[in-house]
Amino acid sequence: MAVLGHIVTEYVSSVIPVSSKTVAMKMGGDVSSATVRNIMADLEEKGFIAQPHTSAGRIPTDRGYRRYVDMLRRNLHQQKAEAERLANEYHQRVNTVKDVIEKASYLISHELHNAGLAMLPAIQNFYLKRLELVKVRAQTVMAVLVTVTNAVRNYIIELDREIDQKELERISNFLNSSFEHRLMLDIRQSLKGIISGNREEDREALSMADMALNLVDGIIRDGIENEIYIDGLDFFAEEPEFKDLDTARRMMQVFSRRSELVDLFRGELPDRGLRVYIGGENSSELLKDCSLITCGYSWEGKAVGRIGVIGPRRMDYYNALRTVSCLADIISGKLEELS
Amino acid sequence: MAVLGHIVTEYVSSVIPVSSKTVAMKMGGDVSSATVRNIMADLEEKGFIAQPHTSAGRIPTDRGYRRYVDMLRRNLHQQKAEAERLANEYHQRVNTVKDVIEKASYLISHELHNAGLAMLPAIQNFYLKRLELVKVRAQTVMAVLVTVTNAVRNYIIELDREIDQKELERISNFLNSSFEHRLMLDIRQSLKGIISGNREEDREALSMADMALNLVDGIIRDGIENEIYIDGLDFFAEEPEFKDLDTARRMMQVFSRRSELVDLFRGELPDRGLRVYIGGENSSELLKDCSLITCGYSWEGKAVGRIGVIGPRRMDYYNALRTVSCLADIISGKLEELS
DNA sequence: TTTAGCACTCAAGGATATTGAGTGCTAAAT
DNA sequence: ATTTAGCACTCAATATCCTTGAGTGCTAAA
Repeated sequence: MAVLGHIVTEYVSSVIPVSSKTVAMKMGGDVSSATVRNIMADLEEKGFIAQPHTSAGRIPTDRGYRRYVDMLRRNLHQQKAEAERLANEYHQRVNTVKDVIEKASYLISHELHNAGLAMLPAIQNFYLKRLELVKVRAQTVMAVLVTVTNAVRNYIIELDREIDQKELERISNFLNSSFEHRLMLDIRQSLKGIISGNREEDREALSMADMALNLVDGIIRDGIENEIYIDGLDFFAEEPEFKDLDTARRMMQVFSRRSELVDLFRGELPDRGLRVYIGGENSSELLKDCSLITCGYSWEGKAVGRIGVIGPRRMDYYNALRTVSCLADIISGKLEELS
Repeated sequence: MAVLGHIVTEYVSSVIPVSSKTVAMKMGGDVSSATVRNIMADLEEKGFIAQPHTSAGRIPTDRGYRRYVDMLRRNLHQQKAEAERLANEYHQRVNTVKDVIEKASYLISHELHNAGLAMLPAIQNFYLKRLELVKVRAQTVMAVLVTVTNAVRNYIIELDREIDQKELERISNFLNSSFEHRLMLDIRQSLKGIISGNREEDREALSMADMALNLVDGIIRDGIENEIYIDGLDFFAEEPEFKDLDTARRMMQVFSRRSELVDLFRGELPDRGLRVYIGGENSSELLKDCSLITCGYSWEGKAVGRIGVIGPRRMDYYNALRTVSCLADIISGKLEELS
């Protein structure tokens, strides 16, 4: 399997199909190119590498990269020096959660020379300190939410019926008194419990809980927009695969549709782990020439958001895995500090 | 000058250098290609058109486009049908200033098949309703600002000395009582007036005004980030000039550096007029292959923000000018409605 | 002043030849 | 049973040359 490793690393750095001779050289000269050719034929049969054309060297397939990454992860350990260097980047002004996350996307992209992504902690994972509800129009409510860490965010919610300010005040009083210091997600669950547990005995309370649930859902819905930071798009322009017009077009589309990127992250939200998607393994057709590496970060012990990197399939996985996972740890630490 | 017009429109739609024969055809057959050639030689000498190579047709230069656009603007009048169609797009849910502006960038890009830009009203132009100041750390203050139109925004301000919550409350009381319903920009001016007019007679008031000015400046500074919406990047990928790698690279960089785009708009903020920058006329080197068309919109009678479109130099200026200026009017109207 | 006519230019596209990196297979060596 | 040297074979990439035709500039006649 050492051969596969050499093929991957060599191809990643040189971007030309690698020949049996090159591999033999890299192995230290104790095997001949003919031997390597035999091994290569074997690897090709198993689907780990492929030839662009008959008289060319080999390039790794998705499966090949996958095997390589799996091998890599087994002996991937943080390097202290590296971790410290990254952590140091944070010693300048980072005062808000937004700062921490925005900087993360910047660091990822500049460390790895690819597109860096970082999502804000999902609203469901905030602890409620105080909620104000203001009617701004017949069926429209503005919610101002203060979290226990004093982050303030406001949301616009569309309702399906008119509501008056009095009613809104009753609801916000109810929510503030019943659910202070509770997780938004828990609040939502509790409200659902109240609604399903209530057997018409108290119509007043039922109606209130119902509307409260509507509002909480609205907040969560509105919160999912614009919660992702992207940096380093321009690195793509430097990559040789950008020469292929079709690929270039697809790349532009990927980054033009933020909502799809957000979905990508949301799908695996409750997870803290490091994930790798190589080429065709990605759920989106647009990403079939890319690899995506993501890792969750935590806050108050819970996985609340994710960061990651998108690059060409031909990517320095070793550095990418290390940097992303390491940065996720750093972010988690920073967020605790901010609390 | 009709010849120049034909060269521009033809080149814009076909993307191939236009020949004397083609122009003669477009003129209705009442001139021969040889005559056109003479005129062309003239136009070339004056720098309005150029030849890619000896045996090719002509393409417009920056100066040529400029002349064309100037001619165009003289007889550019809104078409009612067009204006109504655009206005109708707004009949769906637009409840916040943010919605209006975000939708504008979307509409521009989809109408013109190029990148649409729209900036939020600049914070300096907000009317203050209420301001809360909260200390979040030794030298860090969070400001929650409510405008007379009930938009809520919050800002993080770094100070150069420590401050306590008591002092912050005195300042916010002072600002709220003295400057309710005043423009942020005016407030800033007034504070400056107080500071310079005060001759040591009241050190207490001076110190307070000084800190208040710091805070207001901080709000304005923090507010300039993330105030621009961009849509339709992917249209670029379809343009033929994207085939040129260097151009493609530059495009990616343009859109990767939001801050530069923001600067572009901020530079001409107090202006309500329609502006056109063609190729090299742009201040940024990166935009030398692009044209930028912007127009300011107003709120409470003041120019508070701008929208615009970025496309290849070879752009449908007629439609672009009409759509952008028309949309600026519509936005201005919508904002009044929201007040 | 306009136009027909003609020689001239040059990018683009096609056809053909050359090159060389890399392979697969076979037969000898270990 | 592996490993390796040797050799014929393949094919993308590059270079070279040729052809074509769109378009021009200039001149001389209308």
